[in-house]
Amino acid sequence: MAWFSIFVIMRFKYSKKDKLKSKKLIEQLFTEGKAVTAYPLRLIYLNTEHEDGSVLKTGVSVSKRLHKTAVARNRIKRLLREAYRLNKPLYFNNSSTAYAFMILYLSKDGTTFEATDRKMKQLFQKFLDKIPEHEKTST
RNA sequence: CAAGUAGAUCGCCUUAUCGCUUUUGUGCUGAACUUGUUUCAGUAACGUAUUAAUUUUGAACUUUAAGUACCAUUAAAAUGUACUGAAACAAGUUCAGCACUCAAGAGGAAAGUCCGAACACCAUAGUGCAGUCAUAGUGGUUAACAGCCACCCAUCGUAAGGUGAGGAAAAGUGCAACAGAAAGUAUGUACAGAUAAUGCUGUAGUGAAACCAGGUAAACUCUAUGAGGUGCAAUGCCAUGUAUACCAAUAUUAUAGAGUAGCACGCUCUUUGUUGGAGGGUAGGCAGCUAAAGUUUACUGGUAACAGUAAACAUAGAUAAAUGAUAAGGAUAUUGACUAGAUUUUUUGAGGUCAGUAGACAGAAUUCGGCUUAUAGAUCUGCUUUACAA
Repeated sequence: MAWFSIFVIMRFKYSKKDKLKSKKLIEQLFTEGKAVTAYPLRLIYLNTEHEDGSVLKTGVSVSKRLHKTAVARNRIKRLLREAYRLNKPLYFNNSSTAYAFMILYLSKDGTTFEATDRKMKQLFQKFLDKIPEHEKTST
């Protein structure tokens, strides 16, 4: 029942506001951002401020070189988004520091939801370990 | 029944939980605007009732005694009127956020970007010559096409059908395996004939073809017809801001250079600094943006492509790019095992149960009509050949 009550409080949303859309910011992210890797995932992050007041803005990317067809790319991106959506409240629920994220998929092979989910958790744990203590306000 | 051939259709389904994009409506919160009411303050060369004073006459009525009602000037002037500002309240509109809610949400090829259009913007000063690209039987169809349909011809196939790179070889240039002396600025060998003589004439042999010949145009070429360019990242608007293309003034430099798709002629333009004016592009937002040569059905005309008429239907609009994830179940195909042993007949093995496996190619991006390519599997129809039966 405790497990259930957690779910009542948390909001597993990933709407337009939380997506990384600005071309400028993405460019800045790739040039100035730092990276954390949990193969086949890589998180590029940048401490920044968002105009609309949201805390996290996240994008997802798969290289066209590694996955040629649009269907394969879409499939992986959807899985990444889904994994991000479900894991975000577990790690960043109380965070107040604003970040821009970009999650890359590095492998040439396909994947499943289960594997992606597991890797996403590793990735976030790594990220939380890495960032300085004073910035960390989440539990 | 088997093999084949042509065409058409479909290309997983259901439920639950958590989400995404766009919409419908409701509620709440916030902001802006409009209207009304109330209160307060201010302004006014607005000014009423009323009060006080002055003038007591100009004008009107009844009457000739006066009266009635009004008016003039000055001062005060509550309330009021108009405008302005502020606050509160109410209503409405718009926008934003949040919550709930209604509805919808990838394809037959959405793909390749290969043709043809719609739509948008740019260019429009040419003429001659040369050149580039596309198309190519005949007729029809269409908004248009290199598409489609019909027919003719050629060719492949036993056939149903398939394919066509189907204009011109008497304008010119080139090319040609094998065989052959030789495939063209050639004339060998043998025999016969003619002649002053010969490389003259005929026959034989090779080959598809042996001389004023023929093949080849998926060789150049010629003929006929057509072709301005760039694509929704077009284009328009919004807010912000300034490089410098632009304009004006002023000082200064050159007759050469640049553009006009290749050349010639022709045409157009002109360097740098300062001051002033005006004002891009990118990124962001909004529009363009989905009702269109629409889809389905029926009938009519036409061999057909297609056209016409009538009825019904409302059907994605994202932008680092929504249409998903997870779980359970079902259907389908297939493999194995077990079962069943069905039937006019088959080298017999329909059907049932359990377990495993499989589901392809592929993701809208301004919109249509085509073509091309990829595609597991399923269904239906026409026809051909062979065999069997009647």
